[in-house]
Amino acid sequence: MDIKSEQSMEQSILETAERLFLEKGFALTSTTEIAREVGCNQALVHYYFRTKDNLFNTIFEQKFRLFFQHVFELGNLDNLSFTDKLKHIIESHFDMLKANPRLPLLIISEFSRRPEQVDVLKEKLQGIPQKLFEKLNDQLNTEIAAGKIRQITLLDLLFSALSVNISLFLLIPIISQAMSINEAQQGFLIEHRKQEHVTFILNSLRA
Amino acid sequence: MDIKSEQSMEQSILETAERLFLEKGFALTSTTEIAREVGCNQALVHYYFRTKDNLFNTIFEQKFRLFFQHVFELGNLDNLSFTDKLKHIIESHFDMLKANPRLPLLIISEFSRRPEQVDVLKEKLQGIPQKLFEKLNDQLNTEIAAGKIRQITLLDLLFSALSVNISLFLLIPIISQAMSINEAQQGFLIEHRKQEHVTFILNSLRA
DNA sequence: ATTATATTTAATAGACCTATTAATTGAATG
DNA sequence: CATTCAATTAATAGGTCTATTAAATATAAT
Repeated sequence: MDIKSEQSMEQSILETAERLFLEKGFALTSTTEIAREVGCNQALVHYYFRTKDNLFNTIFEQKFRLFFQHVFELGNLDNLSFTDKLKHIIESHFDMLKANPRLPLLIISEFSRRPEQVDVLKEKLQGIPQKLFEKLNDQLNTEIAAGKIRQITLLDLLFSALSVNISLFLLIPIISQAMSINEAQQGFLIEHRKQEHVTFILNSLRA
Repeated sequence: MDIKSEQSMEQSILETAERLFLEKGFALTSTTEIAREVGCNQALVHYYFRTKDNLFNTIFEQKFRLFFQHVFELGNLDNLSFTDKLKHIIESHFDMLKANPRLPLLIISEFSRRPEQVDVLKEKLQGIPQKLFEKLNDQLNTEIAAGKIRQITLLDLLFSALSVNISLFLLIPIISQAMSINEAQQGFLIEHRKQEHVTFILNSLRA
């Protein structure tokens, strides 16, 4: 509402909309409110994005990428052991969620509201994970064959790992409120859980 | 909309409202729609519950109980080992979610919308978990002291256990859509994950 | 300076929503 | 049968929301 004169109105609208959609979800955020927070006329929101749906989809697509692709875009950690790679995946996924704590709820709520949206995004995301996934899968199977890791599929493993991460950030608002803990304590809790998640997953893999 | 003549209108409204709130959330469900589905006048919804908030809270409070108390209402499994109790908790929590798959999203969304609501319910739920929790806690510490289970707090353990359960049901709509799996396959996936969750948690506890 | 183009605003149509009020129907009771 | 109370409906006030339209303003280009 202040330094916004620097950037374009379109950009301001986008950023404010993103913040509000993440805070309150699609249904409870109105284009009227977005405009009010930006400090512009409500019609301007529709001038740039025509419909509220358009605006939301623009933001959502990018957020969706962030949410799902992250796991598979782990640079080249080629020389790491499977266990170290897994540790890295869990931690970097955790850090991404820590930086975007409201992301899981937005993704899950939106897909619950419009399941058909999954298909649209499935296409756009195709062809990326395949190779990295297979590589990781081979490495896991080698470890299993060597008796170092218990019998488990990569999908099951990743699902469990990412589940605990996601649930933490979904439940933290409730937990914090219920336990009346302050900002700082919440920070400690989060860091503690990060360690715990790694320990937890790695420990569960032992043959 | 048919056999409803048997039960009272008030009950019909409550049940329909529950279904719609679970399907679409608070914001996207209108008293108009509830009345339409029940087959009564919209004013009747307000006649019995005065406000939409009242109606929602009535339902929500009961659902909240279901969601949180379950863990602590495990009858008397006194003679079971800690591991067996834990297995029972995970499985019975899982079964509750399987019977109420949309519950987690409702709870989490609602607390995100109105954080102050946590306090209201915190009071109402007080005094129940304490004893069972402490008993379980003692048992865990005994196991740890005996070197049978790694160092971990009961809270951390329960949080991890319930996290994977919750995430599964939150993510299943997305997964099913993305992987284009049918009803039956989804059933298999759920049962498979139930086993996996137990294995997973118990395995992660080994010293 | 003028014209074209892009940005922004004011105004409003049209839909829907919550909540209330007053009137109507129905059932039970004296 | 008349009366009373509960259940139900019709009607509507008052609000907000999305989206559009036409007018106003700013920006740039000739």
